[in-house]
Amino acid sequence: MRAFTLNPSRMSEDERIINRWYFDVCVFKALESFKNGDYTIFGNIINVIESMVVLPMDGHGDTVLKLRVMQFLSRINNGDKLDLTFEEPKTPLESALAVLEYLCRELDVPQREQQRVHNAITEMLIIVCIKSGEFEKAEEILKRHFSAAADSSGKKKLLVNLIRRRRSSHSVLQLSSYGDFKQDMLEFIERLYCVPEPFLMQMLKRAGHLRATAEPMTSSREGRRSTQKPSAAEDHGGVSSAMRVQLSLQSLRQVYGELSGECGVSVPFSQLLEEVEMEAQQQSREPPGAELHLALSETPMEQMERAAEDEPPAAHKPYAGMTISRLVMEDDSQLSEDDSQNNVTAAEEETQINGVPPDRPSPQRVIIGSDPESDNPEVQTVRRTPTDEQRENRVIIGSDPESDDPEVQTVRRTPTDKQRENRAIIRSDPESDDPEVQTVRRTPTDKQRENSVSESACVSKVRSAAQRSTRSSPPSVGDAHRSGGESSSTPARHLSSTPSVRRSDKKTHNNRRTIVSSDEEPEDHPSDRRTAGQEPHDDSDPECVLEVRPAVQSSTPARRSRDAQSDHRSRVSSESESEVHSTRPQVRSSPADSRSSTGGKHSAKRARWRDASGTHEDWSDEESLFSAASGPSRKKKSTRKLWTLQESDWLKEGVRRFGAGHWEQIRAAFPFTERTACNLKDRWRTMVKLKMV
DNA sequence: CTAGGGGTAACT
DNA sequence: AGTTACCCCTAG
Repeated sequence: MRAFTLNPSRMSEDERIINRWYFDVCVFKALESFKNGDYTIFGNIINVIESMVVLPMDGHGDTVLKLRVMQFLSRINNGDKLDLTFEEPKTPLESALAVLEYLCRELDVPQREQQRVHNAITEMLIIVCIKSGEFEKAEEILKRHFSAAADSSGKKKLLVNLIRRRRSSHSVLQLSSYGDFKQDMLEFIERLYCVPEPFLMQMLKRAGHLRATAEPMTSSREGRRSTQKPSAAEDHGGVSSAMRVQLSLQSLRQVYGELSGECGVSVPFSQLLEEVEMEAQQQSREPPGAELHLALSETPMEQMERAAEDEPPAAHKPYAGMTISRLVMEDDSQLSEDDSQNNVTAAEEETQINGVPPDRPSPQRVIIGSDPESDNPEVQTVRRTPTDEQRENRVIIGSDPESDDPEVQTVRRTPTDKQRENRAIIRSDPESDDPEVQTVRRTPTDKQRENSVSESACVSKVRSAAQRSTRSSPPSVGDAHRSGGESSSTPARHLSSTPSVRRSDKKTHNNRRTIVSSDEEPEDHPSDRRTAGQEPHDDSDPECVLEVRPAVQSSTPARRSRDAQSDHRSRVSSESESEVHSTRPQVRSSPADSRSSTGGKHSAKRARWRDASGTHEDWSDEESLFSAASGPSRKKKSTRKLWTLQESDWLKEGVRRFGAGHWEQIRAAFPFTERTACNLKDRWRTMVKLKMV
């Protein structure tokens, strides 16, 4: 560590900017991979992105939107795997629907386009289910999402027929591949939102010194820096090395001028120069190693330069050891998805989770220290100087090349892993407690869960390991939010960002097949389709800032505990929606559960949802209905939604951060969904009343 | 936008 | 029937 202290706020700010740069690159790369059909690489990048979510990050730009896009695509990417879940009861595609809703809301997608995509996903989901022999599930989904009025193409009849006859193979199912579906979804995303070229890449281009090698960069301005250290990025291949660049002061100045605004930097170049020189002088007097902390004092210009040098954003932190680029690029160890999940044994659990064969160094393992005290996923902090104990508290985030599953990356360990059911949930949305979905899922799933215990026990074990140490995680890409409710009250749950593995025997065979989709593009709304160039909200700058605050701000375990005790309902809902349970996952006795699973009530509720659907020529479902500011048909009083522990935590954190009364700010700062500022206010009122705060 | 009152579904 | 925890409405 440097002897002299630098402005912490500045450090923090710099860090956030840099993190965002890197984040942007990852998003860009992920999209590129997806586009190229390199789904394994895509998954790996998703892992990286997820790992980055815990980092302090500048919310400038469409950070949240990008996260949403990543969420969406990662769910789509895994949509043919019924045994994975991102949010507890949901299949990946159901999760995708939920994310779609957010996207549509955030981007103001035309209702028709929304419907089209929604239908495509739903249809694919049904097909996936049928092909997997999950006829009950398929039927449920079909009933729920497929309104009679929308069955213009007669698909419903066909699908119903298949379901009735329990036919998991039919020519119609082979019409198009799941891969096509993926690409269709990608196109939708691309029409919706054009991810701009990342700053770092722009800079590379503008500097015009792209290097393919991992040679240490040499700054013409001051060779000193370049020779100071073998950059931490040195062993980075792929993305990182591609970012190596040689800069001249002139080009730097030019680039700075062009891009500083973009990055929220207002410091004049000349001033930066002075600072840099000063910094350089100091560096020259300092022992090696000091450069590891450059970020603490870097000026924006330096940041850029350093970024150009491909120094990882977090290079000055203990987790700088994470070789992101390798993580991203390494796709050599992918197995079939089946293998990934079936082969996991207790002995190799960790290895596999981290995608690191025992005999290999573990370049893919990303270890990010997390603040065990932070129960707010978003307020998680990365420890910079981990002690041994702290290391124990790390979240191990590793790509899981074996599983080709971008989501199988974060593992949590809790003391109760054995009891834990073998699922881990990646939640992308706290709202996923849709009772209907849960109910639907329950039927076909229960058996699966039981069957999958042995297979995924190891996985959950590893997950639980991390869980034990990390109380929560930030909204992750793979899942945007892991629920933070895994308090002691629910020993057996986990909320890793890992999709849970629910595998039944038959699924093992069926799920992996490429699922076919019939024409998921009802060509009937051509007018609604955006042209590729359109970017409705390209420059939107979501107020929702991906902001991860330092640990000091994190809530305490004590608080969590208090929450667990006092907020019974919240806890319950939290469990029901995101976590799980226990040795008997299928048994849900909480009020929320009973509510959601009780036949009569459920039916009534479902009817209500349907009522709200209005008439569409396409399928309808509750999510699309509620999204996009919904049409006139939207019911005014939607189903009452219990507050989850995680949401409550966000709220608490928000109040702590912004103060009570700034509900809108709070709402924007956290990934609340279906919560208005007013809701937050009400909830806060309740919490105060309950002395939860 | 927020605060506060009131309504009410979902529970005991 | 009473309570709770949420949602909605309205005023400022």
